[in-house]
This record gives sequence, C-alpha cells and structure tokens, in this order.
Amino acid sequence: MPKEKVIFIVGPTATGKSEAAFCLARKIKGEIISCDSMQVYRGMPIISNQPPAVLLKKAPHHLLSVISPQKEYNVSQYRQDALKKIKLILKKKKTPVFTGGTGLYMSILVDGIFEIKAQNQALRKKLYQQAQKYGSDFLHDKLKRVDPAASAKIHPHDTRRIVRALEVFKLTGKPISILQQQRKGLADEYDVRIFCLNLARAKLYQRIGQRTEKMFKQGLLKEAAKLLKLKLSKTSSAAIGLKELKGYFDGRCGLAEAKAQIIRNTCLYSKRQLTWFRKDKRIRWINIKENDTPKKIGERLWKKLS
RNA sequence: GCCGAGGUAGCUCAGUGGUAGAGCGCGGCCCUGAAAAGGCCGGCGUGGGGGGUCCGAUUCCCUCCCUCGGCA
Repeated sequence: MPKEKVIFIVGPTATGKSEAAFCLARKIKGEIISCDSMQVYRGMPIISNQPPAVLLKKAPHHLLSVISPQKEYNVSQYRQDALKKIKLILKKKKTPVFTGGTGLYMSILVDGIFEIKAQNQALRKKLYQQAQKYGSDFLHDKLKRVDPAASAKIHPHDTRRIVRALEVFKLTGKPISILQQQRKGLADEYDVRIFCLNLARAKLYQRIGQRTEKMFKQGLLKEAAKLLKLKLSKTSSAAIGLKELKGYFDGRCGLAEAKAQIIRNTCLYSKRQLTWFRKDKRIRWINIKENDTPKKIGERLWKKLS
C-alpha cells in the first residue's frame, strides 16, 4: 500500500504561499493546515498575515486563530495539534496541505522532536537570572560539565539554548544532546513532499514593502492598538509589527519610521527563513516570477506531485 | 559675498603623521518545547577634487568644489 501524501508549501514571507496552497488544495481535495507560529493566535489576522477571508470561506483551513494571544505556545504543542489534524484529514480521505513560513515547525513535524516533557518556567527563570548575573559563558561552562556534546554545539552567547539544555538536564537527568536523537517524524510514515516558493531577493523585499503598506490599509494600527492593550504572551508579542508600533504609540518614533522598521525587520526575517529552508535538501524549489498567478503556481505544484 | 561647522562604508558617525573603524544596513550561517524568537561570521572603502610639506598624509598646509547654520 502506498504511503499517504502530506504536502508542505513553505517559503519566505510574502511569496504568496496561502494563495498557491489554496489553489493546490482545490485541485487535489486537500485541507490546509497552517504552519505558522503567529497565525495560531486570535485577534491578529492582519499582523500575522492570515489568508484573506475569501479563501478561508472556500476551503477548510486549520490551526488559524486557535489560541489566545495571552497564552504561550510552542513547537511541541504545535506538533501535537498538527498531528491530530493530519489524522482527521486523512480519515476523510483528503490530503493535508501545510503552508506557512515557520521553518522549525515544519522540521519538527517532518523529523520529529523528543517526546519527554521537560519544561519548568520557574527553573527557566532562575537560569536566566543566573545568566544575567554571571554571564552566559558561566552557564555554558556549567553545561559543558553535564553535556559536552550540547555545549560544543551551542555558542557560549546563545543564552536561550544554553538555558534550555540545562533545563532539560536538570529535569530529566539526561543530556539534551542524547534526547534530541530520539525523533520520529512524518517522513518515516508518510509520503512527505515539501515545496518552497521563492522569488528573486530584490523582488521579495519589494513585495514585503508593498504588503506592509497593504497591512496598514487593512487596519493594522487598529489591530495592533487593541492587542497592545492586552497582556500578551512572550510568544505572541514577538510578532513583527507589535514592538515597532508600540514605539509609535508611545511617541518614541514617527509612523513613517515605525513602518520602515517593520519592513526592515520583515526582510531580515525572510532572509533567516531562506537560510532555514536552503539547508533542507528534501525541499523542491519553486522559483516564481512577479506575474505568476496563484493558479499557475498551484498548477505547477500539482504537476510536480505526480 | 562674508563668518562658522563639516565632507571617511549603502546610512549615521568615530578616530589616527605609518594606507581606517563602530552601530545600523547588506550578504552568509546556526537552530529540537519563546522560532516573526535567539545566536554566530563577513568590511562590502579611489577617506570630496587638485597641489604642497614629509621617508610616509585620511590626518598638517594651500586651493577649488559641495553641504549645513549664521550675517548680509
């Protein structure tokens, strides 16, 4: 029996993934699952650039607007949510079509993550305090003693990963470098196809600028103001646009400057996304041109599936 | 026209008589429970033009050009 297909359409932001995924899903009786760390949040459709309402109406979309922006969310939780959706969709004899730009989410789905629950906010907080007091190198030395492999891999300044590695070790008594080898993902079970949409760099940046303008026209300011009144979680508050507009609302910079910052930070983000995707050799690249319509891109994807 | 300040990286600017740095940008990379986050690497340059002093000038002197502020 042939393996069931699970499709991923990834790529840097502003390449038209949502539309292309929609067109493909239509052709193959697929249902779309978001692979995006921000679109899971409610109340931020503009800032997180969710697919337009027209598309949402015409095809089933999953994992959009499912979490309160006041709540934390993470890869592991995403993975569990996504796995449930896959089963649900396959049961209906339909094909899951993931689309989004969060490289880690994709990779954790495709390749897996270690299942042991090892997270403790209090411990984490304590470790961060230590990092601040004695420096990240201090914690890095500590890690070196319990998990030399991890410490060799993590840069002494990368506080996040050092803290995480120590947290896991303290909670489980096992080195994270060992646990990380225990992973089983979709690739072991399904016929996973990954496509990455891409544009010439200059065009990509140009589109990001255009899209940012569009977001403002759609009511970004209003949405951001509303969000900023809430006590946002660490995760949701990291959305590009929020910190920049907060500066504007607080009178620390003008609107034009805030907008320029949003565009710049989005371009930087898109570059990091590309780095992530480039290293995954399973990805099939779809180079798109300025005037390619979503329908045309959807067709190209469809042809590459068979 | 006169007086003052200044012309150094894509931008904002620092510095030095022994051919130049920082932040941002730009490019590349890493990534296993915050990932739109976090971290690492790379200087990408006819030092406004010309002349002079000097072993040696981006640095000192002269001159021209340009920009900004003040006075006319």
